[in-house]
Amino acid sequence: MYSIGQLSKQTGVTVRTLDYYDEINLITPSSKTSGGHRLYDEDNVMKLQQVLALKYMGFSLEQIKMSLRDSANTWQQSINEQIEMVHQEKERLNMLEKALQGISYSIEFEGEMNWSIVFNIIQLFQKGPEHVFQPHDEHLSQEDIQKMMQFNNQMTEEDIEEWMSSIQAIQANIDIDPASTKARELAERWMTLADNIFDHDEELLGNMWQSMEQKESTDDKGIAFYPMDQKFIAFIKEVYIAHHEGE
Amino acid sequence: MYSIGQLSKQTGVTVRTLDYYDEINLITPSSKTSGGHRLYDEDNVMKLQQVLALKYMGFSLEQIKMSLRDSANTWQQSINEQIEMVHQEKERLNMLEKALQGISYSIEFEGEMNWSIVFNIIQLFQKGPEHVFQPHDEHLSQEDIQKMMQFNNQMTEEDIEEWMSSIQAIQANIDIDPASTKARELAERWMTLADNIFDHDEELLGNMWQSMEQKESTDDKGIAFYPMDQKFIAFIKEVYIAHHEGE
DNA sequence: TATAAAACATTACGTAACGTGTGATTCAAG
DNA sequence: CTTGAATCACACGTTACGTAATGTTTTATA
Repeated sequence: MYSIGQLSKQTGVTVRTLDYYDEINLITPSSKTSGGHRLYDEDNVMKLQQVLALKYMGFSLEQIKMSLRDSANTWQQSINEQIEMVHQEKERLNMLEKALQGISYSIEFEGEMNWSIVFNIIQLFQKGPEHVFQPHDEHLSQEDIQKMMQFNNQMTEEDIEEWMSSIQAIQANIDIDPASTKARELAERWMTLADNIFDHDEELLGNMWQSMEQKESTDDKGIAFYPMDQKFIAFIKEVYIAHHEGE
Repeated sequence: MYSIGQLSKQTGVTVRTLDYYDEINLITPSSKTSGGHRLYDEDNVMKLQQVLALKYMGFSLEQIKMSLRDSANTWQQSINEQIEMVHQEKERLNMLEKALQGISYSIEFEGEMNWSIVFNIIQLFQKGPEHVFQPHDEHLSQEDIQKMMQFNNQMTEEDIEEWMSSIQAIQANIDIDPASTKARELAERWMTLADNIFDHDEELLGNMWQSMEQKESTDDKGIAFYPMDQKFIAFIKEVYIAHHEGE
């Protein structure tokens, strides 16, 4: 028989927690002293371990109480439901992490918090790209957007970093002569990356490019393809023209 | 100027939430009617959007309040800290998911919740294998355990399922003649899998096997290598001997 | 303009899982 | 039997609101 303090020391659980578990009838001490002090036996200790295990698994105390009361409880199902929940939460965190990464990069580029970009990134990861791109875009089919999503999800953090780095390099040199060698190198690096990211799907790339060109001229700020703005696209085009004509 | 209800409809935020944000001085309406009704202007709307964005990113309202008050706030750092937190939480969930998977499999095998196994699995994923294996094991070096951890982490869910399935098949036939063809097939499947999982590291496999043999004879229930118990190991050994002698 | 209906303000209690006290009581040791 | 430590019950605080309950203001209709 242990006092509440001894049990606390033995298991690392605070006295207050044990107090609380008694209060909600989760773990009630098997007996008490004449003065009202709680006494826990081995069964109580076992049950506490079980509670701690289930708590670690992510169950609420209410669920734990019911599960342990029901001897006919179907653990298999409960556990599998928990796995599903964990899976979903992991998905959410993956989205969130990507959104935060994007926001971090955007701050790096702009030097400050650009809220309209932040809103856009969050929308992108909250509702998926279809809501951001879809409205009235005749160049991108549902299928194209599906593909984009897939490729986008497959991008590793390194891919994103390289992609952003390439764009940043161009933004830093946006005013150099499009006919120069450096301009060609920058544009080529960007195009190669785009080609790799979209797995050499020329059709999809073509559709995206057309969509981008149009978006830039009509849309508010063309943020959907952040951080490539109108100037950026114009630059790429000029480089292409300059070096195409030069040959 | 919007009333609280109009703002609520426009943004999807409940009136009660706006009420609360006013209460904690997070978003205070720019003016009020003579009767005391709140009136929000465009700046308020903007700030609300910012609050919602930051909330999505996982900041507390208290943090948001301070960040938005401080004009000299360093967003870059805050965001990166948040990324780090998300990363850690993801790690935790990965561990948890694996533990839950293990527990789910264990229920499948045993037909019921075996608590000592559950405790063991949780310990394994909470503190890492070194705490479960290390105590007085002269067969496994620190290095071996490092390797085991690495291989263990590399296992996909499919790997685990196949591994478990192989073990289950043996458990179901634990009493058949070790010299039979079926016994050889079962043992061979298991050995091939083990070989693949540990990337043909014969030395590590040998050390593990020795450790297992000894553990089974001394330890409480040989749970560390669950779900392979003493009988299981004996079976594999007998099959090996039977077919080695037979050749 | 009178009145009904809708919107709004304010107050307050509830949530989950305890942390952090407080004063009163009980236990173990001398 | 007297300390001092352990333990008791009680109660408030935490987050970000949901959910009433009740009274007041605004708006729409007659």
